[in-house]
Amino acid sequence: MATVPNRRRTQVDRSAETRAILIRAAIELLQTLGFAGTSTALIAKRAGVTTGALHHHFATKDELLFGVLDHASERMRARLEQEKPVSPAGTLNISDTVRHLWEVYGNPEYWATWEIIIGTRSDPALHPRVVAHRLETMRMVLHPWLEHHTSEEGTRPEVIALFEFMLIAIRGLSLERFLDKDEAYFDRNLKILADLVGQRLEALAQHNFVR
Amino acid sequence: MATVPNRRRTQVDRSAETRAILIRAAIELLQTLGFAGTSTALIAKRAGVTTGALHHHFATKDELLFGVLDHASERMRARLEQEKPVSPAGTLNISDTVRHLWEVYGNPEYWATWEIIIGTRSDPALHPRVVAHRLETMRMVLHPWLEHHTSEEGTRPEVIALFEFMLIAIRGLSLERFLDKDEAYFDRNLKILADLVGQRLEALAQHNFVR
DNA sequence: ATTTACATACTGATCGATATGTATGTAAGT
DNA sequence: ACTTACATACATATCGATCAGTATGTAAAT
Repeated sequence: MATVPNRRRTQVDRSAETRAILIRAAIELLQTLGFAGTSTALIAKRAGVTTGALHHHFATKDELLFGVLDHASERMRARLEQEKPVSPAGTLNISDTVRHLWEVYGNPEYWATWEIIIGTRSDPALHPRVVAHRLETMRMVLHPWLEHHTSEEGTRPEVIALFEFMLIAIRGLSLERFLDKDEAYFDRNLKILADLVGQRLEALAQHNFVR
Repeated sequence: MATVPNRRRTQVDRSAETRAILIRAAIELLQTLGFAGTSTALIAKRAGVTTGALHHHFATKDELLFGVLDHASERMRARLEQEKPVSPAGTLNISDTVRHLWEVYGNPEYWATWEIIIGTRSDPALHPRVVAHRLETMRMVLHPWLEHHTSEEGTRPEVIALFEFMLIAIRGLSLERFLDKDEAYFDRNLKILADLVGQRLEALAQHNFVR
């Protein structure tokens, strides 16, 4: 019989694994049950540990929520970064970009973040910290990506604004998930978004050329 | 001293008033504290009655929530309807339309509806009923308005789709309220939306004319 | 190489607070 | 008189969190 590898885990490994399992369980519950339905008891149960273990790693539920925010932030960064600029230099394929942003920000997993933002807004102590975390993530993750992907166009502020608008629209679209819309509905509206922005980018480029 | 008018209210009046007060209190709490923070005790306290009175008018909390949905639906209908088509016949002022839709759907009061949609999604019995209520409202309130306001353009399905997209974008924008954005931020993105849609409508009209 | 001493990981019971909902009594209207 | 509208008091469940105790890993002492 083969010896079981790593039968004896180090303490840091045990900690890291359990924390990761708890965070994953919290994200899944936030995604499926929402903020109100995500109790510490359910999180612990889904993670396969007890509430005692949960509170050993995260003194308060709030701390666990920030663990979720950190995790989501890192995931977002990784997913955004993995996009290869497949299009020829200077030619921004807006349809692919919309699709990619939809996969990142329209993903149900990402919604856990908004569940926390919205769900904690009644907490005068917690909400400012959540908002600050959000801003920091945008500054460290999204803005660099934005600047990188609009540099070909000259980093015009209008283009940046257009990208931000795309994110807003995509987030609005993701809300429709809660109304059990089918895939065709999402495809149709993503196409509209791509068309609108594409048309606008063309106009901007033309105007820039004429000037 | 002047006699207090209506010192003796009828039963139906008492009922109607208390129900209205309770619904208004629930909407305010859903708007400020969110679904998780809106308890029956708080609703009753804010309404100035006891939980006993609340449960007399609404046997369960769910019933009260549907009362909120009904109220919001009616409010939406009234606000949409009050818009006078100020523009000359055939000329749709897209900027005003965006502004008007923002006032209706971007209104914090309206968010209470989404708070219910999102907050109850964990409830297998309640959520389908909420979704059904939503669809009914859209069918009875929004669609007639949409058809009325796009008839001048020939009720092209593409225009309808564009309007639906506008609502999606506006909803996405309303989420940013939870991140304490300033008014300029909303104005800027509403302008982008209006520009994008306006440009698209022009293109559609032109194409229609050529054809 | 064992043993000893300690740190860390985790269990399970339990706390006070708060959630929704119910039972019963009282005041107001018909 | 009877019904409806509300208040008061309470039942029951679940929330986040604490805590005493146990299991496991780690490092120093022998």
